[in-house]
Amino acid sequence: MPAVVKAKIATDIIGDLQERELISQLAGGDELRSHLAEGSRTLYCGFDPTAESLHIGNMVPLLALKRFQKAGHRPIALIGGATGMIGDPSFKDSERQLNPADVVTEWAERLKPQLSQFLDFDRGDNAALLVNNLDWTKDYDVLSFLRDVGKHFSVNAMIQKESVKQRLEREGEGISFTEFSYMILQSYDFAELNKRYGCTLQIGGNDQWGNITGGIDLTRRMHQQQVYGATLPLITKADGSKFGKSEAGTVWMDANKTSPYAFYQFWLNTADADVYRFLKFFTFLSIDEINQIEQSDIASNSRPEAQAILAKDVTDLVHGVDGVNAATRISLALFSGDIGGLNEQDLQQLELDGLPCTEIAADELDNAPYGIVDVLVRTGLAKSNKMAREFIANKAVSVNGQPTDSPEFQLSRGNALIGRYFVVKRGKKLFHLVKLS
RNA sequence: GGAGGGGUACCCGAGUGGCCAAAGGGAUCAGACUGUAAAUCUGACGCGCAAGCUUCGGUGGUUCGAAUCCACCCCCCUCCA
Repeated sequence: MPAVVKAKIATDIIGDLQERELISQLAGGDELRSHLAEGSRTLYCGFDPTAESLHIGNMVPLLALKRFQKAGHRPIALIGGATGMIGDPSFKDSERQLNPADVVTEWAERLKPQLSQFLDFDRGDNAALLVNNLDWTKDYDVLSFLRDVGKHFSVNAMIQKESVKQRLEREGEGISFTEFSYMILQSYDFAELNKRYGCTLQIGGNDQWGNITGGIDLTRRMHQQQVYGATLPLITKADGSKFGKSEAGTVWMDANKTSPYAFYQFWLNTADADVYRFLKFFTFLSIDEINQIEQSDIASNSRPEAQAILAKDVTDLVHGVDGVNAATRISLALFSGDIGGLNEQDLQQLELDGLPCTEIAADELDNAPYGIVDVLVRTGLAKSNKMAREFIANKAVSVNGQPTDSPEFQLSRGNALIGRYFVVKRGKKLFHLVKLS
C-alpha cells in the first residue's frame, strides 16, 4: 500500500457535498471526515456495463469522483466487467435476464471513453485510474474464491440487507444464487482495490449501501483495514416524475444516442422547482454562485437564467464546447430565429449539429409528392395518420415556419428551402429536418 | 397434489350476453395562457379520410349476437399438503 500523501487537504469535501445535498448516507461519519482531511486518499465508484452508454443518472456519482479529485483525492473509476455479467439485484423487484458475455464485453469497452472524459488522468499524485474488475475475477477459480472470500460472508447477514429483502420475502418472487452472489463480488472489488491501490472509500448511489458496507466488512476481515463508504441520493423531481427521461426516452451521454442538441434541450426544460438543486448536483459552480443566480432570478421577476446556465454547463461537461455551440446554434435558429430565412449553410449546419433528419429521394417526390400527413408519420413526428391529421387540425404543425392547416398540403421542390430542405415542426418544441437527395 | 381468487388498452381499474372501441383515474400528446417553466382550462388518446376493421391471457365452442356463457390450455395470487 502506497504511503499516504501527507499534504494537507484544505477542502472539507464531505461538508461540501453535504451542502450540495449530495450525501445520502455515510459509513464512518466523522472518522471519514478526518481521514479525508489528513491527506490525499484513494476512492472508487463502480459502473456496470448494463447498456451501451451511460445515461445522465450515472453523472451524479461520476461527477462526485471528479469533485473528490478536485479536492485533492485520487479517484478510481471501475468498470464492472465482472459484476455486469452477474447483475445487481439491489432493489430490483424481479430476477433479470443475463446479458450475453460478448455484449457485456462490448458495453464495457464503450464505457471507457465515457468514464475517462470526466477525470484527469494526468495529474501527478492524484491522477485518476480506470480499472476493470474482470481483471481480478476472471482467473479466480471457484474453489479458491469460495474458500478465501466466501468464508467471510454470513448468509444470515446477507439476507438481512434491505436491498434484497423484498426479493426474499415477497411471494411469487425469488432470487437466484447468481444474483445473490453479486454482493460478494462487489465487496471483493473494494477489498482488492484496497490492497492494490490503498483505496479507502467507496461511493455509489443510494441503492449501493448494502454492497458498500459489505465491502467495508470484507476489507476489514481480509486485510485488517478500516475503509469507508458514502452514498449519493437518488435524483428526484419536484413533480414526482422520474428524473432522466425525455419524451424520446432515456437521456444518454453518448452523442449518437442523444444528440448534444437534445441533451441541451433536456436541461433547458428543467422545472424552476428543480433547477437550483440540479445546479448543485450537476455543475461545479459554487454554492455561493448558485445562490446568487437564484437571487437574481427572483429579483428579475422574468424568465430565470438558471436553466440556460445549467444546460450550457452540463452540455459542455459531456459534449464539450463544440457540443454546446451546436446545441445553442440549433436552439437559436429554431426557437427565436426566422426559419424561412435560414440559408443553405445554416440548414446544413442544423443537420450536422444533430437535428433529427430524414432524407427523401427527390425523384420519388417528383413522381408522387408527399402529403404532410405522410411526412409526419415518416419522420416519426406522428405515430399514425390519424394522429397526424389531429395535429394538423389542432394547428400544431408548421413547415419552414409556415403553419400548416390543411392535411392536403404537399412537400415539393417548389416550397422547399433552397429547393431541398424542409423544417417540420410539431407541437412547440419538436423539430425534424427533411432533406431531398 | 387439494381449495379458492384472478388475468381488460401504456399503467391502475370498472364492466359479467346486445345500448361496449369498452366507465373512471394516472401517464402521454396537442391547443389556450406563459418564459421552449409550473399551475390551470380545453381537447385527443386501437387502426382507418370514411364505410368499416382489429382488440378484453390462448385455442376452440354455444348464440342472430360474447370482454361477458361453456370446454380445454397457459400464467399469477392466497390458503392447505
